[in-house]
Amino acid sequence: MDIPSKYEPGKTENKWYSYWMKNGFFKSIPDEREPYTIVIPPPNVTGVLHMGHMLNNTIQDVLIRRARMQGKNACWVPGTDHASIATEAKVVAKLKAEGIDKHDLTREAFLEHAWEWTHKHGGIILEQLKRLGASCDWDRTLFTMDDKRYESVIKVFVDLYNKGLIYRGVRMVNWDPQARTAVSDEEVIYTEEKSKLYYVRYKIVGEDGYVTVATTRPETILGDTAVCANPGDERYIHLKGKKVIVPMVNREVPFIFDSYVDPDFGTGCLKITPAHDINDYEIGIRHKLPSIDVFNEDGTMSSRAGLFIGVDRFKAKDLAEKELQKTGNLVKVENYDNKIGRSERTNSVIEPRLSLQWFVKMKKLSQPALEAVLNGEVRIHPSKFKNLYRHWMENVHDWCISRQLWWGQRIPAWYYNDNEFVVAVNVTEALELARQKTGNKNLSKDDLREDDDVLDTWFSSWLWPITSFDGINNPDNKDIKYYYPTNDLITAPEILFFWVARMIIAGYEYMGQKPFNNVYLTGLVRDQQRRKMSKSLGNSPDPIELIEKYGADGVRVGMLLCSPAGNDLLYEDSLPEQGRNFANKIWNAFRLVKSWNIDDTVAQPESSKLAVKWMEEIMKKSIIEIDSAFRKFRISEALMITYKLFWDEFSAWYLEIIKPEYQKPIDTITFGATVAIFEKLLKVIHPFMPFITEEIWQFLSERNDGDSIMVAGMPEAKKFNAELIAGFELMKETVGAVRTVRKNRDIANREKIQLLIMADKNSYDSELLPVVNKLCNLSDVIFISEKQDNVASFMVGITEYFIPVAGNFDVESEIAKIQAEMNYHMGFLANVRKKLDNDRFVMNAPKNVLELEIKKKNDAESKIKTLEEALKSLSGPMGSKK
RNA sequence: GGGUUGUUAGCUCAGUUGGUUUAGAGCAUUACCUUGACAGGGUAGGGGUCACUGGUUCGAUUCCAGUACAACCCA
Repeated sequence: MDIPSKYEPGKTENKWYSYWMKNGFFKSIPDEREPYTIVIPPPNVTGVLHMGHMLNNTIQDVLIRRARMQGKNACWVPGTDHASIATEAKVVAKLKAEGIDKHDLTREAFLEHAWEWTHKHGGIILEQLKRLGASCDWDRTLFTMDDKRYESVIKVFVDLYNKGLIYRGVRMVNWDPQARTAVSDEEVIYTEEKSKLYYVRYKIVGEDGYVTVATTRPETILGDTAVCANPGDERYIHLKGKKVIVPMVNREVPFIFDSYVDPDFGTGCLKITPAHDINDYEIGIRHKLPSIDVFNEDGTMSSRAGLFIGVDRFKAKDLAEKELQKTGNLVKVENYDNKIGRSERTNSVIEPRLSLQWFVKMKKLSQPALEAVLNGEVRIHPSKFKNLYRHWMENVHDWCISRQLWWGQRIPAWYYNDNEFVVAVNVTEALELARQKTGNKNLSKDDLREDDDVLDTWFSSWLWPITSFDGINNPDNKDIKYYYPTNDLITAPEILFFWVARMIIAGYEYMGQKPFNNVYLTGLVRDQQRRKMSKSLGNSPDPIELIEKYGADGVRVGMLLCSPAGNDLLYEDSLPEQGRNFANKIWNAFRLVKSWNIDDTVAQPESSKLAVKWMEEIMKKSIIEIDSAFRKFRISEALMITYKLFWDEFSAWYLEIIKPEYQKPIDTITFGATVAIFEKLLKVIHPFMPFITEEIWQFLSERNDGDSIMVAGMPEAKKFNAELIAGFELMKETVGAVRTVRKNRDIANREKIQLLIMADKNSYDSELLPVVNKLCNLSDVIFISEKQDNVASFMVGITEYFIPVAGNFDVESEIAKIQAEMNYHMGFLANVRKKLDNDRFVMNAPKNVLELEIKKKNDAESKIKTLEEALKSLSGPMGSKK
């Protein structure tokens, strides 16, 4: 045999992936079969594969391959999203490196650069998924910004607007002055940074005194419209109704009271700048204060500041400090650590800013989506996330959907003057509407100004299960009717709200039903220090290198084995290594089977016959367990059952039993049965390890071109014979005990030994003795009724076994062994007796529990009795004879 | 600060409505094995007061309360 002893994944993976593609096995078109559909969580179009994608897509591929083998019409739709902020930031950075400032370009020119970038980098990630073995229907590949998806998003915006569910409003947003855009809360990273706390005095109007205020941002003093203290703070109570003068700008503002102020912080006195702090903003609303925005959108001081106009905000802080010092209003400066928010994309300090944004009203819209999860119509796995979902949905905020960017779907609003606008799918319809609204028939396209902002990327992806089948533009098409609702969604818990919840909302709003039946939330991939894997930390391995090192199958197994649903996965190299080792185990089982010569004149040994029968039963049992694990989305458990079925039951037990003696042939019946069993096992393993199973399946039997394990039927669950399996377990125990005796007594495996069974031959179940015989290399089996001399003993169940060990007998160790075993049973018995001696237990416990306890007691007592006798005989005259 | 979820072997996790032979798995670990599929392997072991303190119960890893610690979400 010239099959290498180590499996080499590099030699098979590309070959089989091309074969599958060539034969169109990934393709799906609607037919009469039951559909099984997954839409991919679209990765960032210009991103590269990271460990999170590996885990996530492995799970999707496992589910889709399994469904396909179960005879369903499996459709996995791939695609990418345009990731407006991330992509725009990358394009801006690239242009900057070339000496081009985004703001010097027209919108059209910038978008050309963005598309160029997208075409150059887009799709790399999808190519990488192929290396993993992903069986997506590539002909369906989508992009959230392609024509159909763009059109759908615009239509939905217009529709929601017309339903009164979209409005424009003033909000405090996280402003990134470098990117000149609002960013969402989740794109702001807060870290502890060193800063300073400035104590500034404000003159009290009509008095000689001052009040002192502590602030970290003296440059925003220019926008102050009040000074505030806690209403219960007696130090300031006398200032009720007074006014104070804002330093530098000498503006008179009221002194107000609000319970928001913490009397213990700083001086207990707070300056209020409604335009630049969320809390101040809310206080401003409560006290009807004006708000003065002192910054421009690039972070420089605006003309409204009155001072330092055009100066950058950080420079302005220094200038303000000097100015305050000069005028004697700076009391002191302290070092101070506080949390500073920085933009995830540009790392510049986030500026809270009032701004006009577009919002979706969420309360009513989200109602059906909340109910769907609560009543189990949409199931979340693991269910612990259900509470979290409910909590979020019950406190849902309106969704800010506008972004001050160019890369994305442009908001379809046209202004015919500063604040009045119409919303329509295109400019022609907008013009029509504007003419109606104004009554001005002479209005032309040139009089309309299109909104500059684009929509949040999630506003495209929340429609993903619908737009994947073009269900917005073309609601009655064959695909959407067949594939929607999809079956399962696999994603990370961190986007449960931003994406999953919103998809459910959109599903009910636009399709009148849920987008998927199940949501499976994977864990986060972390390193051994529990840090999230990230590019900036450099703690993430390169997935493609891993595939090259361990094989795609090995990496897939590695990712799955240690990722129970919702739990984080602590990555280390030993995981794919374990997967690779498993592949090697399968490979070598194949080598063994392939190496046998078949001889039809050889009769099937009794032990092989028993092994085949047992293997078939244990497979049925495992398949039932695997099915059940999949139903509960316990995918790592399903894999573990499969792993043990192959490694322990098939390799360690079955193959060892049927293995012919060295260089002897195997009988036809056993060989045929073994190939059938092997093929069945390969099918069960295939969804987890597509490549190696295909490779072996192709060579195990004669195949035709176009045959493939990936479209072969998955073995179905059938009732199994539990008694037979239990009998085998007892047999395994016996074999194990014999092996222990061999090891302890230093008896070589080649040396044949006798097995003595203390039992009546007629009542002893000897069906499996041929198997024991084969595995233990016995010379003969003898039933006895009396204990023998110079024997090692062990018990299986309540039967006692002996092995003559003349010459190797060691009384002391035998005594110690029996003594240890006795201690265990005594302890156990004491426990059981405690229960049975308790009258209330006997009176209250259910009958079956009571019976079980009595049986435990009897078994333990009889074992102890046997052990006592053994001990007696050893320490008596016979034992000392040695 | 508010909320959610955890805490079981060295590590990662199971433990199915409280009783199933005084707690299971994988990995790691120990001893032995240069065997004829596989050392990326085989055989046999060791390892846990189920975070802590109370309570309910005949009986608690399992139910309840509190404490400690951790993670995540929201502000």
